[in-house]
Amino acid sequence: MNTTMKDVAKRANVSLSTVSRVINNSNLVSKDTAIKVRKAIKELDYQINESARALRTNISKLIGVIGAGMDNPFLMKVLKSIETEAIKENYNIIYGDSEGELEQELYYINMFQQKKIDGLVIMTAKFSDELIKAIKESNIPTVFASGHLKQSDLPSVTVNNVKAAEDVSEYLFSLGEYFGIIRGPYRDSVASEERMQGVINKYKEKKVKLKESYIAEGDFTFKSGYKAAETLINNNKDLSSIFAFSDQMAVGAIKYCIDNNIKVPEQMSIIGFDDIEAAKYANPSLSTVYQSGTKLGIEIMDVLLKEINGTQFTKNNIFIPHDLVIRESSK
Amino acid sequence: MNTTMKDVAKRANVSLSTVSRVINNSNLVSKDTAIKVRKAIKELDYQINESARALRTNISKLIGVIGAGMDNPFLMKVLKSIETEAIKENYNIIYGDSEGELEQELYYINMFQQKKIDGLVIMTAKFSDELIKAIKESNIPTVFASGHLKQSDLPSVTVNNVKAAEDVSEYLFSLGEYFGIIRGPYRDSVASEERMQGVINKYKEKKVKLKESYIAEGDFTFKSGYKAAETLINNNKDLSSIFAFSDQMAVGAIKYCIDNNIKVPEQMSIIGFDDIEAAKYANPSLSTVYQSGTKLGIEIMDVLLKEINGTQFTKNNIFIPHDLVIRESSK
DNA sequence: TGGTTTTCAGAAATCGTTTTCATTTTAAAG
DNA sequence: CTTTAAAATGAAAACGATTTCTGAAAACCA
Repeated sequence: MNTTMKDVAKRANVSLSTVSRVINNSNLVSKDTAIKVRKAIKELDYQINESARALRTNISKLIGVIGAGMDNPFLMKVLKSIETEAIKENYNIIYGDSEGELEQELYYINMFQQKKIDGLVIMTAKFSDELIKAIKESNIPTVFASGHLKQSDLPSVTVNNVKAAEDVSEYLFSLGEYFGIIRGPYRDSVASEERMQGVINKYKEKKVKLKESYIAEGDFTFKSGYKAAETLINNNKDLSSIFAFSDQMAVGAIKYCIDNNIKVPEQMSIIGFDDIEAAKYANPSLSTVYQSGTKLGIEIMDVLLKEINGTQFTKNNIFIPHDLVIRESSK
Repeated sequence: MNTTMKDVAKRANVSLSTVSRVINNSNLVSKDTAIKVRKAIKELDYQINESARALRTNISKLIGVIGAGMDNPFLMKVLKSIETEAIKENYNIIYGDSEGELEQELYYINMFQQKKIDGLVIMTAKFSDELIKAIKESNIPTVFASGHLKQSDLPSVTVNNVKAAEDVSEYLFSLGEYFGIIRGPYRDSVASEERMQGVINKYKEKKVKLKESYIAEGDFTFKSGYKAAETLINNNKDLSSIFAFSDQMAVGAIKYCIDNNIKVPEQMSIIGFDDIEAAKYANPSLSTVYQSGTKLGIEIMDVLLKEINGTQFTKNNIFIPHDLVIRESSK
């Protein structure tokens, strides 16, 4: 049998209400009784029952995160940062990996709703209409990470994917060559779509034709990067650099080159995205777009908490900074 | 205002109890009324309130996981597997990253207790006495991953660290050389301790003196692997291979070698532990000890669910298989 | 001093379920 | 048809907190 507030009340010779007030730091309780109560709490090693509290207050102190890909180190960094911020405000994180499946996403939203989560973070790649609809109907304060929403008024926090891709493109053009692209899943990944837009913008600006064959599809994994590089290189003999939309894919691409005696960066420059820890330790070390997962997490939680607390916030879409970092994999 | 069971009851013209029975698939309800009730549930889009249910039943359908290191891809794989298994039984995962700090661990245990979690998985490196004590006092069914507990009767699931390290040692000795070790934090990591034991066993068996200077300390990160390799190589001119207790440290070690014109594997063989995805795509690709994070997660949940359901289980310590996989980083 | 305000404490209702217990309805048996 | 057993339902009490409402005590003021 767990000790309850009732036990504490008895021990401290006060009423239930008073104990509750002490716990919630109400100022309607005198110093002396507060001390008495706190003493009783200590002595009995009382722990609040969050289920009961949640039932009564409709506040669960739970924040749901739906993501796709625990195998993505960058996302994990963001998740960790979210968790760190959450814990400061006494929230716990409840994480569900949807693997990018809509069905799973809806399932999680449903479960989370039943668990009465106070807020939701969406870190999946694609924002389908059904997903958005379910989120809106759920009425749970939500923040999107990994892409901006044109069609809706739900807030989002991400790197400026378009601009970042433009920066990379500009750099690659400055190397004097066309470049191939390893993008994310077709029409599915918002971030990928945005980055693609950046590439297209630059190709247009430079008045260079972006051939279909310059674009290969990956799914952000090592393996897909390896394969995509193979496709790109086989189909385009003129290619001398590749822009992969994730570091993992970039590392996969490097591996393909090395396996096939293509020197990086001498014969092929390769650029990634995210600047995960492993990028520094790759051989050759990876040029990439740095973005701070920590910062992203902090901003996400900032927006989310404001939503939860009903505070007004001005901008729906927040960008975090990025930076092109050149290492050994690009000449 | 959320729709409650009361609303459903009214709509279906039955009592509250009956609705509850239908939801919980009790067999004390007739087919016809069950259908009526289910219809009402659909029409009203009723969602159960888990806080209320948790309060009444003392079952939260929440499983807590305390881990150290979201930056460890292997742990993430395990976590993902745990999550996958948990969701099958309608549990959600609530994750806390303790960063290896006892204080944080205790804090999480406390929070989790208040949230009434049904089970706990410990994936931190060190099992301090305070930690064990807190867990036992909490009375929450618990499983340890990442190391076995000699001093307690709490169940654990891991790879056979001792045996795996012996296998690696045997292999490295077969290359005909002494080898250096990049271990985990001193006296803090159970897994590291166990692996160290395996190394010591083999050194003894081979009647070779294991010099202090052959051992360097890391913390499972790339950077620490890089630094440890530097220390080892500078202090021991005779070393021609290194056994790192994690793939990330091994990759860091490789990077150090390459940065310093030491050819891997020609001049230095390097072996890791875990076989994370990145190991395949490293340059040179990494020889390592394979263990299945997925399998580990499955076993963990199996044991945990048995504990939760009060089912008897025979063995306290469960080993999952491992396999030495030789790639390019060892000659 | 007496009246008024302020401060503090308690009683009881409430949140939305599950479950026990009592009761009604239906089915089976004679 | 009764009688009895079995099946289906409902009423009401819990679970453990928060909060409103009310009252008592203390403090303030003239």
